[in-house]
Amino acid sequence: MARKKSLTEGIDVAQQILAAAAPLFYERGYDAASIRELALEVGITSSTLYHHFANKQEILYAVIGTFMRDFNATVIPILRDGRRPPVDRLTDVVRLHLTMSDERRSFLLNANQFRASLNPTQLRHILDLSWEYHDAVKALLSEGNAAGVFSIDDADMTTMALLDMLNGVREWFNHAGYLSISDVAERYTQIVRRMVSAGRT
Amino acid sequence: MARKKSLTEGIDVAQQILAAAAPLFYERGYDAASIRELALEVGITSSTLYHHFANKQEILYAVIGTFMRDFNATVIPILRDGRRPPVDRLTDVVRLHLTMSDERRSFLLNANQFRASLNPTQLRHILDLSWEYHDAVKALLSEGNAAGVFSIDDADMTTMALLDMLNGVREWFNHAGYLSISDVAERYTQIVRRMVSAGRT
DNA sequence: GTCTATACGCAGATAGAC
DNA sequence: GTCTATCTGCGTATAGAC
Repeated sequence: MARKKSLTEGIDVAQQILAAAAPLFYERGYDAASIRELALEVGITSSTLYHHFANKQEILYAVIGTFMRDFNATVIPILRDGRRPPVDRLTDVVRLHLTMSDERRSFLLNANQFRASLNPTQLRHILDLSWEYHDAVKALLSEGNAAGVFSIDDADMTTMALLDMLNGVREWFNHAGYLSISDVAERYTQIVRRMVSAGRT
Repeated sequence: MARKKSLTEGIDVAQQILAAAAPLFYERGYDAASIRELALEVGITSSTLYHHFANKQEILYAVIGTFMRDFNATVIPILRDGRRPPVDRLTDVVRLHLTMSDERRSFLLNANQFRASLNPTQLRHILDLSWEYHDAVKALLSEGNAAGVFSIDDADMTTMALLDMLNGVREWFNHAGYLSISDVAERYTQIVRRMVSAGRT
C-alpha cells in the first residue's frame, strides 16, 4: 500500500525555501533574518540550504526575481490589451497590484529597499523587471491621453506617483482593520481615476 | 590668542552621532550598519558611543524621532493655518515634504520599515508622530472638501495615497537625473490637485 | 568623556560522513 | 541530498585605566 504523502512532499525543496524566505525577509529584514532560522522553518538544516543555493544573497535574489516575474507575467498582458478601454485596464491593474502585493507581502516592486543587499548584476536584473512594469503602465497612460480618455501632464511622474501609492498600501494595510483589501482597491480606483482625470463611471 | 576652532568643535557629540547615523542607516540598513563603522565616521571609538547612547536601538530611535519632530513642527502649522486657502497650504506642504525628505534622506515617515528594529514603546511614539502629520493632512482635505474647494470621496484613503506617493519620491529621485527636486515638486503639485479635484490655477 | 582591551555570542559558510 | 561538526570573523556591548 502506498504510504500517505505529507502536504509538502514532492514539492521542490528550493521552492519551499523561497516560500519560507519571502515572508521572513519581509517581516524581519534581510540582514536580521538568519540562515539557521530560515532552515528551521523549512525543516532542514542550514547546511542543506547551501546545497540548493550558493549563498544567502542568491536566496534573496531568487525571492524577489521570482515574484516580480510572476507579477509582470500577470499584469503586463492586461496593460497591453488594446481591445479593452484604457480605463478598464487601469482599474484591473490597480486591483491586481493591491491583491497580489497583499497575498504575497514579500513581493517587492520598490526593490530599492534591498539595493544594498544585492550585487550589481542582480540589482540590474531586478530593476529591469521593475522598469518593464513601469513602462507598460506609462504606455497605457500615454495611450489613454492620446485617445482623449485620460488627461495628464506628465506620464512619467504620474506613473511614479501611481506605483508608489499602490506599493505603499501593504505597509499600512492590516487584515484586522475595518477595510478589506478589496475595499481599499475600490477606493483607490476612484482616486486613480481622478489622478488621470478619467471622470466618474 | 584663541586657537582656531574646527567646524564641528563645540557641537554636541550626540548630535554628531545622530547626523552620521541617519544616512548610514538609510543607505546600508540598520542591521547592516555597524556600531564600529558609525564610530569611525564620527571620529570616535565605539566605546564612546555607549557613553552617549545606551545601545544601538536608542540611536535609531533618536534619529527617527528627532527628524520626525522637526518635520511635524515645520509642516503642521502650515496645514492648520486657517487664514490661508486650503489649496495653497496643500501646495506648500507637497513642496516642503519633498524638499525636506530629499535634504535629509534619512527622514522616515513610513517608519514602518524599521518597525522590527524598535521596541514596542519606541515604535508607538514614532507611530504617534506619524499619525499627527497624517491627521493634520486629513483635516485639511476634509476642510477643503466641506468648503467646496476640494472634492474627494474618502479623506482617509486620499491621505494615505498622498503620503505614500510623496514618501516614494526619495526612493527613486536621483540628483544626477534631469529633474531637480523642485521640478518634481511642481509636477507632483499638479497631480495632487487632480487627486483632490482642485482644478487648475 | 574618551580611550584600550576584551568578553561573548551568533552570523554565514564549509568539510566530509552517510 | 541531508546530516553533524566546526571554522572564522564580526557583531554588540562592557570593564576599567586615564
